[in-house]
Formats: sequence, structure tokens, C-alpha cells
Amino acid sequence: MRRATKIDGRVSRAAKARETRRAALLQVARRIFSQKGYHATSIDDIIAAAEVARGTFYLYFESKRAIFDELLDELFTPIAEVVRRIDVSPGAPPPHDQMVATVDRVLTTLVENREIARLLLREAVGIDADFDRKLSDFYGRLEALIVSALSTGIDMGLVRELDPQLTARCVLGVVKEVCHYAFVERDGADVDVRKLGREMIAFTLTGIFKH
Amino acid sequence: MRRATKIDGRVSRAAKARETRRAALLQVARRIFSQKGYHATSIDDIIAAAEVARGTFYLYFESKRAIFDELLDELFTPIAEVVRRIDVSPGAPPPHDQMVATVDRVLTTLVENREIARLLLREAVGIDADFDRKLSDFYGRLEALIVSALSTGIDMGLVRELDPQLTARCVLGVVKEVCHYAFVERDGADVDVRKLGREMIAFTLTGIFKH
Amino acid sequence: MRRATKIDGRVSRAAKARETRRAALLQVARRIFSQKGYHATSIDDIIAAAEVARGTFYLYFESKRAIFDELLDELFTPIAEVVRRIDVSPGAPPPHDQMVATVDRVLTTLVENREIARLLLREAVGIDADFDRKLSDFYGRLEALIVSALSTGIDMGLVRELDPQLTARCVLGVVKEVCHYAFVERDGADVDVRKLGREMIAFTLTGIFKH
Amino acid sequence: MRRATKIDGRVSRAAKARETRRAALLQVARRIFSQKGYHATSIDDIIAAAEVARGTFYLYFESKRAIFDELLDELFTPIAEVVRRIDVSPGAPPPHDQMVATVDRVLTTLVENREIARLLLREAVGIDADFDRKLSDFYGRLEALIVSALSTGIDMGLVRELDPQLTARCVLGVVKEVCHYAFVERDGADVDVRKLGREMIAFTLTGIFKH
DNA sequence: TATGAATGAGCGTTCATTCAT
DNA sequence: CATGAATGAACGCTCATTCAT
Repeated sequence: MRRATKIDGRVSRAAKARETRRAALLQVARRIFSQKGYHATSIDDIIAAAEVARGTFYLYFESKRAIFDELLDELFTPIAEVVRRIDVSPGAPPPHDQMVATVDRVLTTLVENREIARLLLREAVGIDADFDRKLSDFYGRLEALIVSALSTGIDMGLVRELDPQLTARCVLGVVKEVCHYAFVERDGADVDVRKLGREMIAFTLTGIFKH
Repeated sequence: MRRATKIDGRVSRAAKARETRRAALLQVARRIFSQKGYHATSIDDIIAAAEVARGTFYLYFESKRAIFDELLDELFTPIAEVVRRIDVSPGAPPPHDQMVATVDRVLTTLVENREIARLLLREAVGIDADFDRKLSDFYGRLEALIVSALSTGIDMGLVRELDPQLTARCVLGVVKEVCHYAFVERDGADVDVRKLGREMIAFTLTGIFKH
Repeated sequence: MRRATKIDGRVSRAAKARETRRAALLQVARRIFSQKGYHATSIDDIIAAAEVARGTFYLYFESKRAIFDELLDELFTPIAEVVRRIDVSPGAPPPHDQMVATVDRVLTTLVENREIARLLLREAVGIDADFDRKLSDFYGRLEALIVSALSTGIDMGLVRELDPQLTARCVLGVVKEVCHYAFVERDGADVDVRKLGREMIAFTLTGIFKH
Repeated sequence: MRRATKIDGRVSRAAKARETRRAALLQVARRIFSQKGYHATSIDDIIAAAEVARGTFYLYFESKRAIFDELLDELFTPIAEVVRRIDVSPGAPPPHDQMVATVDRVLTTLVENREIARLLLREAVGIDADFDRKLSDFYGRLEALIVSALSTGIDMGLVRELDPQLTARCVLGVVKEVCHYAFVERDGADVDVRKLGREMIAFTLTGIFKH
């Protein structure tokens, strides 16, 4: 037993060390990709900043593309999670409250992951066909959610008769552009998330007209 | 005189041939850039498709960047022209009509230049610092126009009190995203420009709510 | 007869035009080669400055190398001529006078052909094996002449016992370096040929020592 | 401690291997540059002769220019060192002895570095502006030394009244040309350094005249 | 004769990935 | 596990020369 523990101990210690290294590489890559973009970042940049040998990098990641993918997943996953929580069942909180809450959570998630947000919003496409597909899958899922929310809204008589698909894209465009403005152009540091959310929601719900 | 005519004939024939070649190269480059993006397109791809020698390419364009720039200018220029025509002088057509007309013209221009539209909407950034600047200049000009239109609208009591800058980005986001949807994801072939325009305007003016 | 004259007239007029063009190309090439060196000068530079089409250049010269060769021959020929005139026959002018006169003539020739002199003195080697051979032939001829002059001098008891070959190279080295100083480093414009000649001769004849 | 030793062992072995490769590349480049000159030598030539992949070259040298520079420095450095050792302080060896010794050492250094000497003496100019400057700096330093030696000689009454600058160039010309003769034209293999030195010194000190 | 568009071999350099130690 | 030397395909670009008109 002692020995087993010892081995387990070793193993887990080793596994932990492995995870630490991996995390360190991810962190460094996150920063550099976010600063320079995918193409302008070289493996050299990453291993130099991580103070790790060339080969070591490939011990933890299959390729440059692989680490980039993994970084974007860090954002895809929580965003998808946040959005998934929208509840359209009867007895759920009122749609408007949910909308506010969701927008808030999305923005908060982006703020918490500014660097990856930059990555996502800048490196929209052009890496390769596979990545383009991944990206459009992600946005496709968001779109589907908005479409379903809009459709429900129309059914409930809250939302005017509109093309749900096209309007979903409008909403998505608002979110993307405002986030680009906040996280890519400005540093993303001093962003007033509340204000951003309020303006986006107002725009989305009522447009620019005075009613 | 006969000789002069002859020479003129020759010169113009040569100049014409030159223009033809140039146009052919531009066309090929337009297609390939639009399909694969800037980075994934090599000079080799272009000259192979154009069935032209390596040196020939450089006879017509200074560099890969130069032909890319020229392609994007094919779209920048007419878009800027279209947008410039907005008339805020007294006695001008009513704002709403102008808006509809402008959106219509912008979309028509994009439809007419689908491939470059793809290029513009996909290659958001990451080519190089110069290009990033060019791109943000372009969008900056659009944004400024929208800001000024919104401010005028607020002054006239047509538009509600909103943050003109942020809202301009919302509008820009709507346009970009809808265009991305129409020209990048779908082929851009069977796009109902009228419908697209109507939906975008409705969304922008009144949001999603039923009033 | 009239017709023949006419034709002759035409032919010679054409031949003259041909020569004029050739000369113009040579002149332009001379200037540019002299300013930028062989490698840094492109055919483009030459035809642009000569305002002549690309193909025209090749109508007059076989290649870049050929025109360069021809330019250097412009200097080789008169220099060889000048040096050939040294007269060691009995009853000839005294050796010292001839030496002074020769040095003077060589320097004058160089001054009159500053641009080619620059070329000769800078582009010592490295163009290709053929050119290297040509160059060493030229210097070989000069060397042989100096060797023979030195040997005669020794026989006549004027010159100390020395290794004629090696010393010939010393003399050549003096000439080359002083000319390099005068024509390459300084513009070659305000060169006091007399003084240069005097110093070189004094150095060659008596060295640096005070006797 | 054992482990440290092991690591040290590894490190030094690796460092040694690195140095070996570097040296091999330098040697190959030295030979080829010396045979063909800078422009006629391509990276391809070097890596083919060194049996090394393209990328490997750039692992050891920044650029073609960088390896060329380094090669020339192999000669610049010891020559500068040798020449620097001239001692004009009171109580120093007599000037003539120092001159003989210096010439001897310079020639020996050149013999020991024949290939680079060829390089130095052939690639007079034309690589690029930077290199031209480097070269003229080097020769400028030599010239300055000779000028100062001549001026001292004049003050001491040993050297006749002459133009020190121009004469320094004469001396430099003698050295360059004789070295060119010995190292570029002849293989540089069977050069009798002593004799060369003696002749050069005799020529420089007393010229060709029998006194 | 004159043109200039076309050619394509060649260049120096980069960088993601592999693998022996 | 960790290393970093080695790889080589690929890149954008140049330029002396050719040739149809």
C-alpha cells in the first residue's frame, strides 16, 4: 500500500507538474497570440517566452494550430454554457430579465477572458478551412439560440414579426462589433460592462427611434 | 500621318493588351484571395491560375500586398462614394428615404463585388500593421458618418437619447454581420438585397420589440 | 549612281544613327556603372537613363557583361598605347624623362576617363572568371613593361639589384592605390595630377628615406 | 553532483558539437567565397559543400553577409592586433627593426589566413554600402598608422620631406599589391615571406635607384 | 530597327515540425 | 520527460535575357 501510494504520489505529482507546464505554455501562448495574432506569432515566440525547449512544446501540443484551438475553446466553452442557461420553460424568469442577465454574463465572461476574446474577435478567419468551420459552428450555435428566443418572443407577442434568422444575425453583429470595440480596439481594461450591456440591449430591443 | 495612326494603333493595342492582362491577374487574384484568404494564397497560386510566369506578375503589381490592396480598393472606393452622397442640407430628401437608398446602394455595391466583399469581411486583420490601419480607417470613416447622422437625429428629436459612438458601432455591427451572412457564408448569389435592407433598417430603427 | 548615292547616304546615315545610339548607351552605362558598380547596376538602370527600350539594348550589346567589357576597353586601349611608347632604343630620351612623361600621360589618361578609371579600380574582381582573366591580362602587360624597364635600368647601372618582378608589382601597387585615392575616394575632379605624379615618382625612385 | 556532472558533460559536448558545425560552415564558406567571390557564392553552394540543410545554415549565421563579415574579421582582428603593437615610446626597439618585424608578422598572418586574404584583397568593394564602409575603415586605420609613422620619421630627420598622406597610400599600395600577387594570383602556398618582406621594405625605404 | 511584354531560373530567408540524445 | 540541433518545403521577389510584333 505504501508503495502504491508512493507511486500514486509520484504519478500524481508528475501529472501535476505536467499540468503546470501545459498551463504555463497556454498562458504564454494566450498572451502572445492575443498581442500579435495567429500568423505573426511563431513557435519561437512562445517557447522563448515560456523558457521551454522547442521539442517540449510538441510534447504538450500537437501543433501551433492545436494550442490555438485549445485557447479558443477556453472561451467557447463558458460562453456556450452561459448562453445555454436561457430558460424558456413556463414559470421561468421574465424574458427581459433573462436577456439582461445573459448579456451581462456573456460580457463578464469576455472581460474575464479578454485575451482570448481579442483572439476570437480579431482572427475571425483565414487560418484554415478547419478553423473557419469551427468558428462558424460556434457562431451557428449562438445564432440558433437567438433564433429560438426570437421565435418564442414572436409567439408570445412580445417581439414584432421579423425574420428570426436574419435578425439573429443582426443581434450577433451588434454583440460582436461592440465587443470588438471594447476588447480589441480599446485595451478592454477600463470597459464599463454595465453601460455596454445597457446600450446594446436598448438598441436591440427598441432601435434608435424615439417612440 | 499614316505612320502616326499606325503607331497610335499599336500603342493603344499594346496598352489594351496590358490592361487585359492586368485585369486577368486581378480577376484571378480576386477569386483566389476570396477563396483562401490572404495568407493562404501564394503568388504561385495566382500565377498558376493566370497561366503567367512569375516575373510577369511583378510586371503588373509591385507585390502581393499591392494587388491585395488594389482589390480592396475596388470596394472601398465605390462604398465610400455611395456613402458620401448622403445629403443633410435643408431641402434634401427625408432622412428615412436617404437611409433606405444608401443601404440599398451599399448592398448593391457589395453584391456586385461579392468576392471582394468576402475578402473585406473575412480578412478582418492580421495581414500587417499597415493594412490594419487601412481597414480601421475605412471603418472609422463609416462610423464617423453614422455618429454624425445619429447626432443630427437626436438634435431633430427623431432619435432617442443614446450614446452615438457606441450605437454607431451597433449599426456597423449589424451591417457587417448581415453582409457576412449574405456574402461569405452564402454564396452571395441569390441574395434578396431588398429584403436584407428592409430587415436591417427595421432592426436598426425599431429594434425587435413590438411597439 | 544617284540611287547608289542615295542608298549609301541612307546606309551611312543609318550607320551613323546606330553609332550615335551605341555611344549614348555607352555613355549612360559608363556613368551608372561608375556610380553604382557592376553588380548594383541593372539593365533597367541603363535603359531607363538612356530612354531606350529593353530589347534595344540587346540590339547593341550582347549582354551586361559585354557593355562593361567594352567600357573598360576604352581605358585599356589608350593606357596600353601610352605605355607602349616607352623607348629603350639607344638615342632615346633619358629614362627619367620618359618615366616622368609616361606617368604624366597615364595619369592624364585616367583623369580624362575618370568614370572608367573608377570602374577599373573598384571592380577589381569578382564579376566572373573571364573578366578576372581579362583584368589580370591587362595588369600583366603593364607589369611586363615595368619589369623590362627595371631590367634595363639594372643593366645600365641606374637601378639597384632588385627582384624586377616583385618590384614591378610594388610600382603597380603604388600607381593603383594612388589612383584609387584620387579617382575613387575623392571625386577625381580637383586632382593635382602633377603633384600626384611627382610624389609617386619620388617614392618609386628614392623611397621614403632621406639620403 | 553526479547529475550535474552528467549535465555539464552533455552541455559541453553539445556546445562542442555546435562549435564544430559552426567551424565547418565557416571553413566551407571561407573556401568557396575565396574561390568565387561574394556575389558568385550562393547559400546553396555553401550548404551543399557543407552537406547541411538550408535551415541549418541560418541556425549558425544570421545571413550571408553575416558569415562573410565574420570571415573577414578573422583577418581584420589579428592584423589590427599586429599593427597595434608598434611601439613609439622612448627606449623602444629601433624603428627599422620594428618595421621589419611588423611586416613580417603581417605577412605571416596573411599566409596563415590565405583564403581570407584572397577574399579581402579581391572583394575590394561593391558588396554593399555597409561593407564598403567597413573596408575603408580598416584601410583607413592602417593608413593613419603609416601617416603617423612617416610624420614621426620626418620629425626625427630619418624620412625626407614628403606628403605623408599620399605616401602612406603608396606604402599601402605596395603592401596590397604584393599581397595580391602572393596570395591571390599565386596560391599563396610557396610564398617566401622573408623575401617578400625584404623587397617591400627595401622598395619602400630606398626606392629603385642605386644610391 | 525598335519595342516592351514575357520569361523563369535563381536568390536569400523563414519557420513548423522531427528526432537523436 | 526534456532538449535543441536539424530539417526542407515554401515563400516573396529580382533581373538578365528573349522574341513576337
